[in-house]
Amino acid sequence: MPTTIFDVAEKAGVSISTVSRVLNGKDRVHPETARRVLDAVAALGFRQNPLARALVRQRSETVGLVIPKVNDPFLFEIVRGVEDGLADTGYSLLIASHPRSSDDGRNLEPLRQHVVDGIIAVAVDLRRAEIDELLQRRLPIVLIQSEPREGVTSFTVDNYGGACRLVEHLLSHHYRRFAYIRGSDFTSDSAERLRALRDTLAGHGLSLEPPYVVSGDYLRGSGYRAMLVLLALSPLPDVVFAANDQMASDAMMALHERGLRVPDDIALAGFDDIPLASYLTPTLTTVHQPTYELGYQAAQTALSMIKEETPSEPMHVVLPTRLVVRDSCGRH
Amino acid sequence: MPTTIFDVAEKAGVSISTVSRVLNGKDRVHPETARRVLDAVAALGFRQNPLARALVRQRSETVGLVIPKVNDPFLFEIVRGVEDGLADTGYSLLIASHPRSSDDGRNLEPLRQHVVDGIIAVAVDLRRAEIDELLQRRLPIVLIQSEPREGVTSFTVDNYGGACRLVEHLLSHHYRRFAYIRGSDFTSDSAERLRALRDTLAGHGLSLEPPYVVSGDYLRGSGYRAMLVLLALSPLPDVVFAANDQMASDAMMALHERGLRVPDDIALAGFDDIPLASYLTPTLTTVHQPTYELGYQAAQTALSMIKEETPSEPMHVVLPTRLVVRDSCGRH
DNA sequence: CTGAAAGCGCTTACAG
DNA sequence: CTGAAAGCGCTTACAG
Repeated sequence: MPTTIFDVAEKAGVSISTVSRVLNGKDRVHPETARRVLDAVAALGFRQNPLARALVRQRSETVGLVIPKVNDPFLFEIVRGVEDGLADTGYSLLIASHPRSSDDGRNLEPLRQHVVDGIIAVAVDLRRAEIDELLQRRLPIVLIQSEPREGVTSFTVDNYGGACRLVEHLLSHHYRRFAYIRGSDFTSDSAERLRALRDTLAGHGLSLEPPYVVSGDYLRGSGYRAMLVLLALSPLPDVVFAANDQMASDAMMALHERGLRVPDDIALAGFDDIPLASYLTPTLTTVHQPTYELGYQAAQTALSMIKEETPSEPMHVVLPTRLVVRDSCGRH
Repeated sequence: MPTTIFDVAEKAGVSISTVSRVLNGKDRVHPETARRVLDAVAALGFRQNPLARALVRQRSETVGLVIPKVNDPFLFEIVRGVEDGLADTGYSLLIASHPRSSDDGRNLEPLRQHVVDGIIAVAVDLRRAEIDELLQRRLPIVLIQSEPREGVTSFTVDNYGGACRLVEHLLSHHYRRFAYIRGSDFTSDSAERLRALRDTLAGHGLSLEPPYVVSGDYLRGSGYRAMLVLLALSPLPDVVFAANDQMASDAMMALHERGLRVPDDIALAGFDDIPLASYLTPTLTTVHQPTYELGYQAAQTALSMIKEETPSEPMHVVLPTRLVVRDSCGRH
C-alpha cells in the first residue's frame, strides 16, 4: 500500500489541505508548517498519485504522440525531438502508433478518451476518420508533417524549396533525363517534391514524361521494385530522384545488382538525410530535414498551447531544408 | 464538458451502477436494460474516463517502457515489438527514456509514481539508483537486454553462442589476428561477446592480445575512432569484430577512407543485424538478434504478470541469435 | 495561514 | 437484476 496524503498529514500533524498546499506550492503556508510537512513526506517516501491529481485538476500532464507504426529512422528522430522538448517539464509521453493501412484505429483509444492534455500527431492522414475525430475535439493539437489544415497548428518542412535546390544542383551537373520515385500520398510531401521537380525542369525547358514517374511507398523494398520498373524504360533516365532516402538506397541496391554504376551510369538522389545516406557507396546526395527540430518545436508549442488559457492563433511553421551534396550525383 | 456516466444513467433511466455494470460486462444485467444503456452511450458518444476508472480500480491499464535515449535502430525494433505485443489488449504505452549518462533520472518520474501497472525496461544499468528503486517496488517488471537479476524476469539474447558461431566462421576463413571493438559496459552484452571471442580463439590455440581490444560505446562515431586506434598497431589485425553493427559500419568507413579494402585487407564483422548492415559495401557479416521478438515477448509476459494474481516464477528467457554471413568477411 | 467539506468520475461490495 | 452509498487520492473554493 503506497502512502497517501492522509499518512503525511497525520505524521505532520496538519490537515490534508495543508499538505496539498505545500506540495503544490501555490498558497501561502507557514514556513515552519511547511518544513514539518516536507519532513513527513521525506520520512514516508510519499509521492502524489498523479491519477487522483489529474482527476480533480482535469489535466493529466501527459502529451499523446500519434505516429505511424513504421520503423523509419526519420520518425524516430522526431520522437527524440518530442521527448527532449518535453524533458524536465513534468509532462509524460504517451505513444499511440497507428498502422498506416486503414484499420479501426483502436490504438488511438487512449487519446480519444480523456487522458492526454494535448496531442502531437506525426504524418497523419487527416482524411482518416479516427484522426479527424481527434481534431474535432477541443484539445490542443499540433501536426507534424501532415497536410496543414485550417485552424490547426502544424509544423512541416520546406519540401518544395529543398527539392528545387536539389534539382537545380542536378541540372548543373548536366543531368537531363529525370525519373521520380514517389512516396505514399497520405501526406503531401511526395507530391510537393514532385511538383518542385516538374517546375524546376520546366524552368529549364525540360519536362518529365509519365513513364518516368513510378510509385513507391517510402518503405523498405519499394525503391528496389520501382528502380526495376525504371530500368525497363528506354531510354534510361540518367538521374533518379526518390521521394525519400530509404527508397533511394533500395534503388541503389537494384542498380548495383544490375551492374550499373552510380553515378556514372545513373545518378541517384533522395530526401530526408537519414543516417544510412552517408554509409552508402557512393554516399547519397539528399535534402536534409530538420527532423529533431520538428519534434522539439512541436513539443514546445503543444506545451505552451496546453498551458495558456487564451487560445493562441493557430500557426503553420515551415522549417527550412538543406541540400546535402554527396557522391551519388557526380559531385566531382 | 465531456459526458459522464451520470448523463448516460439519466438518459437511460437507470442508476450509474447499472451503467457501470453494462460497460464492464461483469455482472448480470437484464438484456433490455443493457440495450437502453448502450443506446444512451451511443447517443451521447460517452467514453469512460480512464483516470477515474484507474483511481478506483487501482490499475491504469498502462505499461511503462524504460529505454535509453539513443537513436538506435536496434532499440526501435524493440519498441515496435512491445507496441505490437500490447496492441488490442486495451493497454497503453507510456514511454520514459533515460539518458545513458548519469543524471537525476527525472524522466522516470511517471513510472516512480503510481501510473503504470507494469514496467518493461530495456538495456538498463541496474546499478543506477533510479532503476534500482524501480525494481524494489512490487510492480511487475520485465527486463530486456539487461543484466539478469535474482527474482526479476528478463529477456536477453544468446550473445555468447552467437559470437561463438561468428568467430568459428571467421576462423574457417583463415583469419587469425583478431581485434575487438567493445561497447559500453552497462549491460553485459559486449563482455559476453568478447568472452565468446576469447574462448573460441583459445579453443584453436589462439589468443587476443590486450592492444587488440579497443573501446567503443556502441554509438555512431565510436567505431571510427576505435578503428583508427587499431590501424596504428603493428602487425595489423586481419579481422575486426565490433560489438555492434553501428561501430562496424563506422570502422568500415575508416578503412575505406584509408584506402584499405574490406575484406581483402581487413575483414569486418558486427552484431545486431540492423538494416544498415545490408546496405554497406561490402555488406556486413553479423549476428542477427531477434529484436522485435524480444519486445513482443516481453510485452506479453508483462501483461500476463499484470493480470495474474498469483505471482509467477521469475524467468530468464534467452532468445537464440543467428549468424548472418554476408560479404565483409570474404564469403567467397 | 489553516481546516472541513465538496467534488473529480468512476467501481464495487452491500442490500434488496 | 438493480440502486444507494462508500470510497479511490487528491485539489480547491469557502470559512475562519
